[in-house]
Amino acid sequence: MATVDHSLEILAHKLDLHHRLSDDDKQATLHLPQKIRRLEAQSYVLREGDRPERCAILLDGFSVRHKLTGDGSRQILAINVPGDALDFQNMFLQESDHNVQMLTRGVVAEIPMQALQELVLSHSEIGRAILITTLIEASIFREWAVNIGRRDARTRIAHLLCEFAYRLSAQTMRPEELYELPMTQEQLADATGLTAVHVNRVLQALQRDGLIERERRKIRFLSWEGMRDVGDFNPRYLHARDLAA
Amino acid sequence: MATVDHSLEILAHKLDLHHRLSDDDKQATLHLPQKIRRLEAQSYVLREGDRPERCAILLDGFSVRHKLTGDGSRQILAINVPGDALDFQNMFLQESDHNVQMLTRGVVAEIPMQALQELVLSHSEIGRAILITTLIEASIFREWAVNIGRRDARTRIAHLLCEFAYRLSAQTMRPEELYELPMTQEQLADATGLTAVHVNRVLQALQRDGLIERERRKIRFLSWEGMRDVGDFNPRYLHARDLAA
DNA sequence: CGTACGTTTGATCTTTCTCAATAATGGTGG
DNA sequence: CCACCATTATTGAGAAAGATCAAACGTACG
Repeated sequence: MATVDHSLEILAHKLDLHHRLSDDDKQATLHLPQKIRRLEAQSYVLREGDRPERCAILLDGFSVRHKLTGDGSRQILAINVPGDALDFQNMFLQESDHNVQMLTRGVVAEIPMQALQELVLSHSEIGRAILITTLIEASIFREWAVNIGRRDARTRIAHLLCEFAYRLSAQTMRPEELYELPMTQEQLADATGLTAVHVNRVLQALQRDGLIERERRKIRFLSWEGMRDVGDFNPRYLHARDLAA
Repeated sequence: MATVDHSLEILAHKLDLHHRLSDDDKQATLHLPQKIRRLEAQSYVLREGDRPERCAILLDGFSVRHKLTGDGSRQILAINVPGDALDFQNMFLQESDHNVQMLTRGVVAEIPMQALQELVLSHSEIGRAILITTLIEASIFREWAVNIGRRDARTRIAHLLCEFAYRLSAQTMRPEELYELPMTQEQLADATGLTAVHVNRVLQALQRDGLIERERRKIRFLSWEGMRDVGDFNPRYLHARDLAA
């Protein structure tokens, strides 16, 4: 008799947060066929133009979604944390329109797209949960566009740091005051539409102003309220209240 | 006996494009209870923080999705064209995270959220079509973030003009060479993260370079390939190939 | 221990913004 | 139909945020 592998627990948990699932739904999720894969930092999970046959669930580590422009510059569009599905989209769309790349080394569970499609067909509540996940992701894309388009460098960086602090503590509902940013300053620049040099100067300014402390990539918020104000951060767009707590 | 109102035809058609619907699905869509409402230019369809009880379908005219920052500046996130559902999102999420505002005067059909929810529950293929619509919208948000974050002003404007030309002709698959832009230069600025003054200068430059002609808000492309290249425009992100043609 | 990568610093340059004034346009009431 | 008013478009001059270039400095890790 097959042993149940609990590596997909984190996915079932996340879906359950977005839309309450029955025990049957959860069991079906846990029993999806999967292959565990270890990935190096910088490796690609998915490339623009791909037509993937498997969907990766991020179990450990961090990845980003990004796109490249014609002249080769990069815009990071989202940061994925453990539990995120990296490619629900291609269950329904043919060609991937962006890249997914590991920020750190990490582990993913790869699920055959077809098995996932069958799961959604036979368990409508799971389809619902996926739709809600997708809607929240879209909301985050919108907030990022606002951040990049209409905020100055200082506000942009502070906003990103706030979002990260907030999302890392989805469970506790209290933003982390100390965390390790899994990105270089260059990646931070690609996420905010700035240059690495300018990101560096802004980080130093935030530190000089007593808002944060830094040690390597560790960020400590000295004042959550201060950072929230500087970053014009209102967590409504994360729709945490819509989670089935 | 009730007469069937065909104003929702455009919605059924769009959903059908995204995921082939059965006749029953289409009929059910057309029979949704609805109230036709005429809206003035600039009027709000939905505000951030609202918990709407009806979902508006845009039947005629143009609207935008936008958000305001703490210091009052505005980022336009998407342009809606007739047939677009302006608020599928709030079928599943409580609070709206952005505004929807009319660009021109127009007409919407308002459908009670609950009727829509029941439709989705009883017609799973419609739920699928809505999910696909949502995924394509999310892809467009991503491309906009790239546009705003990593392209210079000239490229940004050209890209937006290309997208508009392309989307206006979703049927023909050949971008319109002449169309009326339903936005002021200030709105164009809010969509591209620029200022109105700079948008004006860029438009003049595109005209001087023989790429476009303008007369009021009419835009004529003198060279589609030229504009496509200047605007770094690759329509993959619109996922037109995923449409059930 | 050296090497590659990431961070920091300084100087200079460019794009885009800001502010302000003028011109054109369209919609509205008379 | 016309004159008026509000909105939008255009122009110019000057300022500023952020980019670019180049070099030096740290530090993790093989």
